[in-house]
Amino acid sequence: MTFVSTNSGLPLDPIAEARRLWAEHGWAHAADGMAAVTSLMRAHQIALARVEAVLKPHGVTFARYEVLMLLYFSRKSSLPMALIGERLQVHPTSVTNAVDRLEAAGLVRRTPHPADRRSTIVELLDAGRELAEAATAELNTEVFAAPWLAPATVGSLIEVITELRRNAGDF
Amino acid sequence: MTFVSTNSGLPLDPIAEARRLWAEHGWAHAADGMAAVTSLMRAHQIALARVEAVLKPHGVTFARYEVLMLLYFSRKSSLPMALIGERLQVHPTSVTNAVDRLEAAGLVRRTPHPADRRSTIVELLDAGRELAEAATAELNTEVFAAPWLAPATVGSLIEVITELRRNAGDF
DNA sequence: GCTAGATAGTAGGGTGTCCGACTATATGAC
DNA sequence: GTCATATAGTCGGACACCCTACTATCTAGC
Repeated sequence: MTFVSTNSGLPLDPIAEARRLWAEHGWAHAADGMAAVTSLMRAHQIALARVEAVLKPHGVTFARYEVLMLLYFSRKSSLPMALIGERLQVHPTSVTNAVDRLEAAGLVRRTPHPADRRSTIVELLDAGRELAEAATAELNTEVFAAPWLAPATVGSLIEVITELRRNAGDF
Repeated sequence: MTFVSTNSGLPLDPIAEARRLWAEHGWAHAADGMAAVTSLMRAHQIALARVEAVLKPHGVTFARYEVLMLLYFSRKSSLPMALIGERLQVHPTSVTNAVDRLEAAGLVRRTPHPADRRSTIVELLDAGRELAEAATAELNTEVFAAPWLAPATVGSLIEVITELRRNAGDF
């Protein structure tokens, strides 16, 4: 919802403009909500692009990096597919997709579950562990250590979204 | 980056857990940044799912709805493809894709630009205008008027992300 | 004028997400 | 014990996004 209607050459904030138009059309009660949702969409786009740019040379995407880190932090460097999907809050098919590619790249390995033959265990391989560490080091210095916000503001963002997630029934 | 390592049955916040693990691994300086980025990813996922659910019965996705609203607010209910991509901050091919589907659904129409033969004007049709109004009405009441946050918090979220976007060179 | 470079739009390819459907396996009710 | 139900994972399809490459057209410098 980022649109501007003026023709001035000034660099307006498209979201603030959309918010103004919303109010003008009699939707003032929903203008802030629209602006908040649109802001989230754009912030996500910005953050993801930044992260993906750092990960690209390592040969993984953010989705696959998340799987690697989940395994990296797990006790035995291995987890069932279902648990991965649950933790990362994505659809089972998304896990299948990510693990397919990680396995093809030699970063993880599928293993049958010893007790439950329906289940598949994903195991982090050495190459995957090394990639996870290298990618994290670069991600930390290039993105996470210096977001686009002052330290206090970062905390504020985390707090607000934590409230949002809680109210949405996320945890 | 939403992963939990404990085995307690308590419903922990996965992002808070990831943040703790980050700090434990000597990455304390980047823990907040990681949590902020991960929070944005998840908030985006939640908000988008909510919006798409409302739009689905109207037969459009959020991406196409944004195009419709952009045209809806434009002076002559029509804009060049390039301008749409610029305002919505998406790649030109994404605009082609969205307009293809909107045109197939009879909601917009492509028209040659009178002066610049490279350019294509997208024009909002009556059906598109009606759909935009109906979808917006429902979106306003179902999502935007009642986000998952208290009114003051919504304002706070918008402010923080505005700062983020400005620092990222977004406007 | 005419050519080199910029701009508009599209096609093809890759990736991620979801949904619905399907197979295989496990579990619980009777 | 046996059968209905639930769960784990995968496949195919739809949609969004981006990138690279390509054509068509415009614009500016000489």
